[in-house]
Amino acid sequence: MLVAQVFANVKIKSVQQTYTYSIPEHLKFLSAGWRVYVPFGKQKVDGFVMSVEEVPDVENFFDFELKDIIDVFDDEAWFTEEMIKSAKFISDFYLCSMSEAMTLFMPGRNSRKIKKLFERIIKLAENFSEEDLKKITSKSTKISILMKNLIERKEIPSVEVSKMGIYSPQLKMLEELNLIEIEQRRILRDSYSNVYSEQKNFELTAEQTFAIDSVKKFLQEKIFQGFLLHGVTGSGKTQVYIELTKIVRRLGRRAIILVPEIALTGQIVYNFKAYFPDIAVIHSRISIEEKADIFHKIREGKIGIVIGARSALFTPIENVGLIVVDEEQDFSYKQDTFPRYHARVVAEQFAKFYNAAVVFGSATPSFENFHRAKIGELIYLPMLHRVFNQSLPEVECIDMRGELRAGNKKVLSRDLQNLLSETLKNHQQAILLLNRRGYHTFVMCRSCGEVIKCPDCGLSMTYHADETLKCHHCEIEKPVPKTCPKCGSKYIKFFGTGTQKLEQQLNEILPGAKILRMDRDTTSTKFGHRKILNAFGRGEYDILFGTQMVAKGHDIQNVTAVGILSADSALNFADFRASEICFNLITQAAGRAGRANFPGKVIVQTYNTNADAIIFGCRQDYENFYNHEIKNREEFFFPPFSRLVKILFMSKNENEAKIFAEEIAEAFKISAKKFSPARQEILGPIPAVIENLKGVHRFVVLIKSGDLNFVRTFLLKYDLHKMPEVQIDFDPSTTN
DNA sequence: ACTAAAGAACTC
DNA sequence: AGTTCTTTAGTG
Repeated sequence: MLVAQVFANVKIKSVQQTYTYSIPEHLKFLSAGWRVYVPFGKQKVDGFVMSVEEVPDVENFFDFELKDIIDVFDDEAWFTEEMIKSAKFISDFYLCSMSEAMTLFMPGRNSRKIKKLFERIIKLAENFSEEDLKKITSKSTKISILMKNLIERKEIPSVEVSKMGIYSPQLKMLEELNLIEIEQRRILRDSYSNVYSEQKNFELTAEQTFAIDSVKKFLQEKIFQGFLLHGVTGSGKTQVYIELTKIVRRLGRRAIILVPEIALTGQIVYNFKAYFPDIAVIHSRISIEEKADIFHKIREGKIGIVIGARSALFTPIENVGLIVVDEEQDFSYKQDTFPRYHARVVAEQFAKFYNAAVVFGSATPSFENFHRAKIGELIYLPMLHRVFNQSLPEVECIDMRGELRAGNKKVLSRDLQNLLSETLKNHQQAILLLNRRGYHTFVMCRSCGEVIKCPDCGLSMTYHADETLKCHHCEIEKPVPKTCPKCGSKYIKFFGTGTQKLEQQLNEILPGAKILRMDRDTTSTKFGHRKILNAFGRGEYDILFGTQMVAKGHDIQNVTAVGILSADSALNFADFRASEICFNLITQAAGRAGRANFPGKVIVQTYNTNADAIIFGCRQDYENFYNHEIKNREEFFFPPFSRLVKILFMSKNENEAKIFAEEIAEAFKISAKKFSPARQEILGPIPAVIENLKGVHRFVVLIKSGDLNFVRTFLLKYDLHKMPEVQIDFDPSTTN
């Protein structure tokens, strides 16, 4: 008798083992990797076949009653061996169930049947009789036209044919006469099929050539190696990726190119299309149906390059020789819902499986990878000069306290106002970055100091120009209260400037300037982001302003001025990475200026002129910033000297969550002291930033570990990974 | 001794 | 998660 080991795809942390099902006669073809439909308790769920085996057909061979697999979802095994192996790694590393890990490799969360799209193609029959043709064309001019067309083009989509006024009955008749054949052909959707670009003529810089040659050796020998491509903005990293991809393709292998956010795929796809025809784009805004089509193409081996956000790692692609992680320092590579994987970690592991090269590219490398490059774990590829000998922009730091003293209460300093007028006068463009959307960033009662907070998560709410309060965390909307909910006073005041208020001020300061706002509120449509950047790129606007998305994913030649209005907002977060984030933001935004023939000018506004991140950021001096900041990391045993594991304990009962967290922390301390040769530290429990989410109390414990395997063993021993009230986060992007 | 409620175990 | 089996608490 044939039975299958199946993972039930249920979101239940405590169900982690496979279940045995009997395979009915009509599903005898099943093998590992198929998606199936199985009875599970009283419910019917989907599941993944892990293996198929023959067992003796005797009664009570199993000490439970077998159930039949009900049906299959696809017409082939969904998971390849590589996909299963990769999922196993994610499950082991992040302590999630196999079905959770495998779900990452599906176009949607459930294995529902996905509609395939077909078109009817009218084809000229091969050996039709001329006599019949004459007979029929003499009767109808419409058919005569169709047949003439067909003889010329061999095949025509039926949509076109119906436009000629010819429909099914006539077509059937023609088919019966053996003049035409009607074929159903699968349409493989591709939203990026209409992207065209051309190759540009230029010479590679010495730094680019060095980088390419260094990786080339490893590509040719097909051995795993990690690289850190440290390329300042404008140094031509993308061209390096393209050259490496060319090499990999020539070797008959494939490439995966990762970008941190969906919005950045456009630029890369555009650049790659000039060189490669067989590109697939994967990210979460691609429809499930299109994704299924893309997977189909990948399975057929028709795709050589997969480009996309982190989910582009989870396709059936085989024989990968190169994985590029562009802007590797970006925290968007960390998935913030379960399973909380880090695409940087997963990409590297996959590269190991494939014996591929993994190239981490960045202008401001993550401290983790820069450290690894220093100790030789990654090969360091510096590209510290811009192409065409462009100079880096000049950066000026403005003390906003001085502006206040001088009576300027505007968001824009006088110097920045002057720079903007100057830029506009020269018919050049400017970019302004203000890292807060909305109109006012918080609303407070003047009487008692109460700040209006989100009823669900307790974070302060933002006032928007449409006169509503919005929570930027859970997207809840509510009207502005007329009186303070705490003391009843009428003195409710608005504070802080967001992008909407900036818009108003820009209109006042620079009347007539064409300004364009870009933040989550203006880019919610599918290609909203691209549309805005394109319009700005075409010169239809003078100033582009908005949240950090204005600093990414474009290279607009006419931009000569950049203003960073909220340089220190990142510093206010109580996180060990605050300084690093602030530095990266300045460098990234500054890098948008002066990419063509004109030198750029950048103004950084701050209330913290003495902060290291601001000082080094304004000098655009990564190396020294790193050398300075790394001492703190070492002293406090933070990454790159440790790996972090954040554990969140939740309970409706405040004490319960806290006490359990305390018990676990205590047990960890004892266990680490006894059994771990590597350094292990544990902080907390402390209340989480969102202390209370919809009535559930939340406490956080942070482990700083010299050996993650020890932590994993500990967590497994206490079954913490199976508890629904506990969330474990490896390599978290924030510590609270 | 019985029943209802709470907790633990199980899902092939 | 949803259901069922097991243990415990409550009652007269």
